[in-house]
Amino acid sequence: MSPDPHRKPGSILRVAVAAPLMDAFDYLPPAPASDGCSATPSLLPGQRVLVPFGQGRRVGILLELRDTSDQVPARLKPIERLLDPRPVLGPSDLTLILWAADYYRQPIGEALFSALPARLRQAKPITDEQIPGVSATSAGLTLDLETLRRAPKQRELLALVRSAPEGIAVADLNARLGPCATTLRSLRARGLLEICRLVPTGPVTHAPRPESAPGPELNADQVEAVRRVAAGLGGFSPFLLDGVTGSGKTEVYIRLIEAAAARGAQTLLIVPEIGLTPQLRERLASRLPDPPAVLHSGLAAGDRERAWHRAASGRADVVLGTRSAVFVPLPRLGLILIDEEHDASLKQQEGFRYSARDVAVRRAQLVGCPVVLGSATPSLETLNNAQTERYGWLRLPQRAGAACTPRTSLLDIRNQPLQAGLSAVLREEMRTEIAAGNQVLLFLNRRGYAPVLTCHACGWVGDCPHCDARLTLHLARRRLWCHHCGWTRPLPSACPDCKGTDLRMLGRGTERLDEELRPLFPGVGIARLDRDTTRRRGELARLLDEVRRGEVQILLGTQMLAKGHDFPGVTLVGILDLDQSLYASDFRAPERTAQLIVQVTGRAGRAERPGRVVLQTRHPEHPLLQSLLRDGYTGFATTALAERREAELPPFSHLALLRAEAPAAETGTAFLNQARLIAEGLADSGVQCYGPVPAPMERRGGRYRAQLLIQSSQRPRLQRFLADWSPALRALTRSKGLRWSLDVDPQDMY
DNA sequence: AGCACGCCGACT
DNA sequence: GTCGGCGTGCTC
Repeated sequence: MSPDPHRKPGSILRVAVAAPLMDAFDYLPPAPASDGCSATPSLLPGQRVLVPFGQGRRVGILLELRDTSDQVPARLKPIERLLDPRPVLGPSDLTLILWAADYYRQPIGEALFSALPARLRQAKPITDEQIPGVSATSAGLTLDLETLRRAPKQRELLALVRSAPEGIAVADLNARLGPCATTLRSLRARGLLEICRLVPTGPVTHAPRPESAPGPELNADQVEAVRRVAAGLGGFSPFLLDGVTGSGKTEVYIRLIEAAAARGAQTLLIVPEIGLTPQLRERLASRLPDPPAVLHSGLAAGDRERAWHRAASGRADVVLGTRSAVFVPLPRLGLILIDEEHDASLKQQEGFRYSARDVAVRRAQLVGCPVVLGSATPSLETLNNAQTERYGWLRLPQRAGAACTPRTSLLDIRNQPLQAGLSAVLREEMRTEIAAGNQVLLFLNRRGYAPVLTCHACGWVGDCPHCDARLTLHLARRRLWCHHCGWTRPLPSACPDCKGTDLRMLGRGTERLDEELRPLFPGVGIARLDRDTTRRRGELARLLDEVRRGEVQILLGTQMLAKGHDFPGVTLVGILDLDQSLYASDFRAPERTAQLIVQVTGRAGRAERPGRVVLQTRHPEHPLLQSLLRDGYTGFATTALAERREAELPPFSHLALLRAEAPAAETGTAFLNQARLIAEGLADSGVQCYGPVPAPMERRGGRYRAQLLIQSSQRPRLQRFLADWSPALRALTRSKGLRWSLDVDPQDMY
């Protein structure tokens, strides 16, 4: 530690390199250019730099300019060069990402680069700020449009291009006119258009698109919700938008986006899984002048990068994305919307484990803007924040339009004769609805044909050799499959142990339900929606379309059905087998189960026809089911929150989970025991340590897993503890095969 | 993450 | 004798 007193202020560059390292590194400014005449470009935090690092060189992000360094001056190297003329991350973006890296105890470089498109990890300049576009040639500019009256698509396209003197992006043409590659090609062949590269400037489209519809009239609750959030624009204000399924939350989002855009602000809209909500994108595109920039991992690298640039340059008014979009730089950010805020997939489960919802709230706080957490089944954390008035509580208790709330009833199936797992009562109700021209939805949260294959002679059971789990039988593929590690084997024709041929399939998954339903409902259209039937691209959309067109009367599937889709023709929902999730060990299991039931229930009776829900169970007296049916989700949540308070569980305490896994069971446990010893050495109390204990499924993918739980009644205390504990854990000598991770605010206790 | 250094097994 | 295995440690 010997800072040079003569060094001029701000000449130490703090740089985070693209490597999984917890600390940033100090560098010197670049050596002056040898020609001596080019002006030194300005160094700004958020710029990418190329730095010598170890043997080679790495891309890094300049974090700050300091006066001094903790390093001896001799060890400091100058950075090689700046990669961008302007910062790729603004000051508030940097603050947010550094906060997240610190809060979740993650390497700083990992966090920073998760906010950037993959290519910016490499030492390439952002050349592709240029986007492909077309402009009119002089022939195209002077042509009388009437000569194209027999080619209306060409005329429309050319008119649009002519209205943009510098040219127009191909992506914008597609967004405004639909796919138009063929039309473009014809116009180019006629010499009326030419390809050009555009440097993006300002929002692309200003005029509303001709077909943009005005949207439905809002009910009083929606009006009030929009009013309260819009009144908060320009400052930090968090809200829970607590709206029953079908209450028109999306319409509220759209009005808020318009209100934000009217003030020149960008809106960030985060959804749990973009693949499940293509309609949302369409709906936004049809209603807003500027189509949303869509960001998610399923996109091709090029599309994703263009969307990122549209967001980061401030051109896009709306950014629609999955959790990683929460870090995208947005220079005009003025509103954040989190849809389905209760959804577990908002929490990243590996690598950089962060909650997009919690990061979003922090981001709103940093930039000073409203954040709206929307759900029909709010997480207990968020509900508690609303009840204690930390968040504004916007309620939409009524379904929009004419739709009314479905009636739910429990059906005790003990001692009931079942066919295809359906009680006589449910079968009869199904027949009635189908005869009336309505649709039926059956929810069975288990895919495959049967969850167990066993030998009736010797008792052999098909277990996964790598996991503590049964192999699921997939009959169509004639294979046994492990749903936990992906291991698979051909379906045996005889028992592997005793060679007996009396193999029996126990239990029922969606594949079997599908097969067994057909003879029970001859001539009735049946569609199955699960991961197996929607694996192929476009297949989900095709099935949903069949349902929408009424070609299907019975729709069956797993929890894919519960997420966001509208099935206006469904008047009866059957929930077949939820009993095992009533007794799961995870303390969040009741919350998850209640959310699932309510979300599935919400699929029924979305249009004018009233809906009914039949929940089959062998535990009709179960308190969760009782409170859910009697008092609805809010009633259930109130009871559940009281239990959490009693048990000192979140949101009344704060958790961190240290997970360890290794090929040998002792390896992980030994590590966790060491970790516990360190924890006890640090313990300034206020922090409790539980474990180590084996994970609920101890062996998975050939590895033994165990965990150590840290609990504290106060978040700052937990944070202070983790700040000391995490570096100490990293300093432990690593034993062979050991993998460990620290999960702050864990969602799952596996 | 990469990459080098370092100390032990079977090979041209 | 050496090539290469991956355990350990470091990167301003």
